[in-house]
Amino acid sequence: MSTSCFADRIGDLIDLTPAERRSLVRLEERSRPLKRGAVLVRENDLQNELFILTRGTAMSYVLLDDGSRQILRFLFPGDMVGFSSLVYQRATETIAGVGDCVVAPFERGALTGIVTEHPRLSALLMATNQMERVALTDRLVALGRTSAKARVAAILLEIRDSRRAADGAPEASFVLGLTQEEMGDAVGLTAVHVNRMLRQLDDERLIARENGRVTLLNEAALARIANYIGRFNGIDLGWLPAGR
Amino acid sequence: MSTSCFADRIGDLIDLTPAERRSLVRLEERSRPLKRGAVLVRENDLQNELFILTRGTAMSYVLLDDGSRQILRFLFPGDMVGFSSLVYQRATETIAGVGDCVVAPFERGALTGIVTEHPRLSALLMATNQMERVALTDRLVALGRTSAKARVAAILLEIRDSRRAADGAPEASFVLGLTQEEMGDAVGLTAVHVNRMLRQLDDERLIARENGRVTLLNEAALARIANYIGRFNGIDLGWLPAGR
DNA sequence: CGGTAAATTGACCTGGGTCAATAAATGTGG
DNA sequence: CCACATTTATTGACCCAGGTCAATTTACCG
Repeated sequence: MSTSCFADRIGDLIDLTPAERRSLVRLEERSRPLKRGAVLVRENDLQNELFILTRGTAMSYVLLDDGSRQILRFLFPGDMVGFSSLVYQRATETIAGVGDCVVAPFERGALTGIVTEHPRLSALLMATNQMERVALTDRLVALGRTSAKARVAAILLEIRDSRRAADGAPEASFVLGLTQEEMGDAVGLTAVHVNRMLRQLDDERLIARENGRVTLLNEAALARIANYIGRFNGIDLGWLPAGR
Repeated sequence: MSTSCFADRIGDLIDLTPAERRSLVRLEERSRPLKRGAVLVRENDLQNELFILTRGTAMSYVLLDDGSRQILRFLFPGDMVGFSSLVYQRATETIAGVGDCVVAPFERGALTGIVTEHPRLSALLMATNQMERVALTDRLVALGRTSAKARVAAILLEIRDSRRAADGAPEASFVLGLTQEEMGDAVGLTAVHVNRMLRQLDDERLIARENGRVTLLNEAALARIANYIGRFNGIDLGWLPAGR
């Protein structure tokens, strides 16, 4: 079966040529399972493999000397993983499964071919890099300058967005798929305090919870609290060269 | 005069071909002054220009509704600025001068040519994007999981690194060029608390201060406190295609 | 059905924020 | 070069958001 999760992801933004699509499909030829909690890449390991996550949710994180963990990002199907090995010999972050996942590994060298033969794809890779960078800066702002309540609201909206249905419509009700400890490690809080903030949002009827499923009862209010900025609108890839 | 600050920056990593160098020089043909405090790009403005900072120090930041500011990064000569406009119509962050600066503006479309004609340069752009991304994640870790003292130590080391002499040797003594408020806005603290942490580092003889000049008296201890990771070593661009 | 991971909650503590006053540095016009 | 105005730096007093610790409870799993 010749599919590409990455292509599916960016399919909304651009019409790929058959040759481009073939190149992308080739990146996902191989596949490797990654169990919940299992580590795919360990920080500081030598590494020249990249991955595309094809199924499940994963995360990247850093561990500090005192044992605390900062989760850098959550990874969803179609996400590129381990791109820092384009620059650094050793992994800058650990990659692990949040739930059971499947990843498609490929060699760094595979990008050489793509960059050489498909200028538009390299432009597209730059574009997706920028989207990731902006997601990181959004979180940096949250950690640096917003309250615990805002950060918890923000991560709920972030997870909600990652669960957009195939038709692109976000669902107000979804399975979190994260423990409260993971949420805390992502937004710089303790699990205990995440729990208190969830309770508060619950008490205020902004969300409802039942067994790991969350329903956003008042998205407008949550968005306001969270300083939420939808990054789905206003995308413009007008500078891309023609596809080959 | 045909120079490229960007080329100078990456010159250590790679030998550019004459054609590659010409393409990069062309990006910096124009130049525009940017005074201390002046805004080059305002968040949310329509924007399809990119820049390379050629002189001085600038910064990018986001303002929140309550008036607080999160500085996302400091920019130094050779840094690319405003790349999020490769994806978003409206600027995702404000760019302003920290001191007096000079920037070289160029059109988004200029990248189309580079990507098409110089695969190795597009690969190099991806690589520099990754370096910036890693710098962002390092700061994310600092904000999410380290103490005020650690963050202040970290920003001192960051500024120190940005001041590396032409020969690549970092100097222990340098001019900060930032107010304590700017430092705080970068690492998620108030100016008051930045001051207290500087005093503490001073009292512990880890640094010395005189009129905006800082001397790192014990870099090893500072690095330990700051959870510092030097990102200058271990760089490997072995996957890059041949230059044209 | 026992056993472990995850969620909850209360009691208490502290790192960093807030507010306010002062001093030092820097800049400006004349 | 001076007098004044504006930032910036510094410090103290006090407060609170979020951390820590510990005890239960609930959910999940073979």
